[in-house]
Amino acid sequence: MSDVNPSSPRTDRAHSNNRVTIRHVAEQSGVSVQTVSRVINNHPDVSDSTRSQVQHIIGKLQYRPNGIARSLSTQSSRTLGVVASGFQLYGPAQLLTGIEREATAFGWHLLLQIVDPNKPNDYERVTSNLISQHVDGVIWAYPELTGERERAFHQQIMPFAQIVFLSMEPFQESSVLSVDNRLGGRMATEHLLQRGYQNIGLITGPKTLWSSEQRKLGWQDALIAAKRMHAPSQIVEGDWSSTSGDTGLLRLLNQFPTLDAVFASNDQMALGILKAAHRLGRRVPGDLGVTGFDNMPESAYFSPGLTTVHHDLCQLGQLAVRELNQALQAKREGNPVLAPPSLMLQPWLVVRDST
Amino acid sequence: MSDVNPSSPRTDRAHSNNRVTIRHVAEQSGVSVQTVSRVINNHPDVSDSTRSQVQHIIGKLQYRPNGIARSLSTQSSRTLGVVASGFQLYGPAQLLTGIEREATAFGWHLLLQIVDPNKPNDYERVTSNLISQHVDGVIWAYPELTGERERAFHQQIMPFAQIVFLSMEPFQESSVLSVDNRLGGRMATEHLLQRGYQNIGLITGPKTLWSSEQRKLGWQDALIAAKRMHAPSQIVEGDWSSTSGDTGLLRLLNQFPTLDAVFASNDQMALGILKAAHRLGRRVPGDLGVTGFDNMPESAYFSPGLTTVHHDLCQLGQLAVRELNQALQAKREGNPVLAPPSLMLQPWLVVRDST
DNA sequence: TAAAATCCCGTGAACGTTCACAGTTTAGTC
DNA sequence: GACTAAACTGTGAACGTTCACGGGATTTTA
Repeated sequence: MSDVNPSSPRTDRAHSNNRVTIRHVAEQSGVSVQTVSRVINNHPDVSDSTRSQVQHIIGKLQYRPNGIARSLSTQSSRTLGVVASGFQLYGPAQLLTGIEREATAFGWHLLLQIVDPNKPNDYERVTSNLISQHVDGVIWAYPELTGERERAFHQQIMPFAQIVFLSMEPFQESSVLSVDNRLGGRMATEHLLQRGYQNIGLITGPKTLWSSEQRKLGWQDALIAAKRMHAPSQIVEGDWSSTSGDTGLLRLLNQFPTLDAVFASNDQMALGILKAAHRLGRRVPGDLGVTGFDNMPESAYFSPGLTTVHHDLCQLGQLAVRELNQALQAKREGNPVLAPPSLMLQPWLVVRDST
Repeated sequence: MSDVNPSSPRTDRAHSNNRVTIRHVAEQSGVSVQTVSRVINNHPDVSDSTRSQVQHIIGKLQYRPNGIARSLSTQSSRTLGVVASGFQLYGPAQLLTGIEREATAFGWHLLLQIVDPNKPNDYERVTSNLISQHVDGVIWAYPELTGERERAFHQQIMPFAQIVFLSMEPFQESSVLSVDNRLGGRMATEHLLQRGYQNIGLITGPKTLWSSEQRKLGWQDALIAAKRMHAPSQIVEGDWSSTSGDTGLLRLLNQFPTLDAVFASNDQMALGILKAAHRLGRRVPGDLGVTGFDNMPESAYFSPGLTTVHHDLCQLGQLAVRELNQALQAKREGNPVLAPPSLMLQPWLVVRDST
C-alpha cells in the first residue's frame, strides 16, 4: 500500500539500466506483448488502429527492440562474420568496403575476425567466436595457398553457417569468389613482352597466398607462351610493401643482370621499384619496364604513372554478401540451399607511362 | 516404446540445427546446468574432479557457450561499436587496425557501423543499431567539425554505453582522444619557413572535418608567428585524394602565383602535387617545397621522398579501446565511472627530400 | 561432540523476444 | 438469423544462459 511506485514491473534481479522493453510498450498501449511484436515485425494480423497506436507509444517511449533477445528466440543473429588478416593493405580494405556497403544495405551486421598468422591456434579462436556469436554466414577473406585450414574450417562451420570463400583455389563443396589473378598476371606480362621487353622479372607477394601464387603463374604462362625464360633467378618474394619492392629490385638485378622489366604483384611494391630504379639511374620506361597490380587510386600519380592491372575488390565483397544473402534467404524459406556458384571476376590492364 | 531416439531433449519448436547446449553437457557429465556454467566461467566453487570431468565432456562434445544467450542473461554483449566513415583512407584503416588489435586482446567483439554522410538520417540508423545490439561501448571515429550530432548522439547513447570520441574538439562531458593536428600543421609549416620558402599555400581536407580544420589552423599559426601572409587565396580545399592534390596545385598557382611551397593535409594529396609539379616542370624541392601529413609507408618512396608529419593512429585506436575497457570494468565492479580523461597524441616531423 | 564455517552442488526464476496455438470478435453467406 | 469464415488478439512456452538462493556434505572450531 505504501509502495511509492506500484507500477514498477516485477524484477528481482538488480539491473541498473532502465531500458524500455516490449512489455513496457504493451502495458502503455493496453495490448499484449505479442501484438507489439507483430507491429514491430510488420505482421499483417493487426488492425490499423491498434497498429498506429502502438507505433505512437513506441515513438514516445523511444523503444528499440532488443536484438539479442530477438536473436536468441529466432536462432539467427542477422550477423555475418568476416575473417581477414587486417585492413592496412589496399586489397583487404577494398574488400571490407564492398562487404560493409552491401551488408548494411541488406540489414546484416558484421562481426570482424582478424586472424594473426603468427599465433598457431588463432583459427581456433576465430572459429569459436563465430560459432559462439551465432553468425548466420561467414566471408572468409584470409586465403592461404594450401587450403587445408579452410577445409577444416568449412567442416566445422558448415553445420551452423553459410560460407563464401574469397580469393582461393575453388573447391567443390563450397562457393569461392575471386578475381582471376592468373589472367591478370598474364595480361601484365604479355603487355611487357608486347612492348619489347625481353627479360622480365617478377616480384611476388608472400608465397603462402593463393592470389600471389596465381599472379606468378600468370607471369609464367605468358613467358611460356612466348617461349621465354622463366627461371627461379627471375623471381623474388616480397611482402606487398614498397620497401620490399625496393630491395626486391636490387636482389633481382643481382640474380638476373639482364633484367629489363619487372612485374610487381602489387602497386606498392611497384612504387618501391620505381624509387630504386630512379636511385640507380635506370630510366623507366626506357631502361626498365614496370607493371603493378591493383590499380590503387594513387598509382596514376606515381612518377612515371604506373601501368597496372585493375580489379574490383569492392565489387567482389559485394558479390560475396549477395551470395550469402541469397543462400540464407533460401534457407529461411525452407527452400533447398543449392551449392552456390563459384565465380571469377575479370581484371583488366590499365596502361600508363611505366611501360 | 518404438521411439528410436528416446534421449532426445524436450523440444516443441522446430529448430533444425542441433547445437550442443549447456544442458547436453550437463546431462552427459551427470551434473547440473549450473555446475557446467561454473566450469566454463572459471568459478571457484567446483571440485577439481568434477571440473575436469565436465571439461572433458565439453571437449568431446565440442561445446561452445552460446554468446547470445549469455549476453541476454548478463545484459552485456562484450561488444564495442565502431562508428566511422569507411576504411579506404589511410587514417581510418590505421585506426581500425589499432582498435581491432586491442579489442581482441581484451576479448571484445566489434560491431562496425559506417555512416553515409549523404543520407540524412543515417545517424539514426546507426544509433538504433548500436542500442539494439546492446554494445557496451562506442568508439566514435566519424568526426565532424560542428560536433552537434556528436552531442546528440552522446545524449542518446550515454545511458546505455560508454563512449570515446576520436579526433574531435574536446568537450566536457565525454572523453575525446586525438592527435594534435594543429601542432602537426604548425610543425610542417614552420619547417617550410625554416627551409626558406616564402609563400606557402595549403591544400586542406574536407572542410567539415575537425582534423582538417586543425591542420589548417596549425598552418596559420606558423604563418602568423612568422608574420607572413595567410590569405584565403593561399588555400584550396581537397578531398584527401591524389587527384584533388593535383588539381589543387593548379588552382593554387592560379590564385596565388608567387607560391613556392605547399602544405598538403595528407600524403596522398601531396603525391598529386608532386605529380602536377613534375608535369609543370617545377622542380621539387628546388622550385617548390612540399610537405604532407600522415607518413604512410609509401610516402618514403615517392619521388622525391616526401617530408611529412607522422602520427600514430594505430596507437590512438588502441588507447580508445583501453580507455573504454577501463571504464567498463569500473562499471562492472560497481566503482564510480569517473569521466575518462581526454588526451592528445603528439605528432612529429619526418624530413625527406621534398623540402 | 555439538556448533559453526566451508565447500560443493542444485533449483527456480529471469533476461526480452518470438512461435504455436487458442480464443474472441467481426464480417459474409444463404 | 444462425453458421461459417475471416480478421484480430492473447496465452504459455521456449530460446540458452546466468543469478540469487538454499541445502547437504565435509571440515573446522570450541
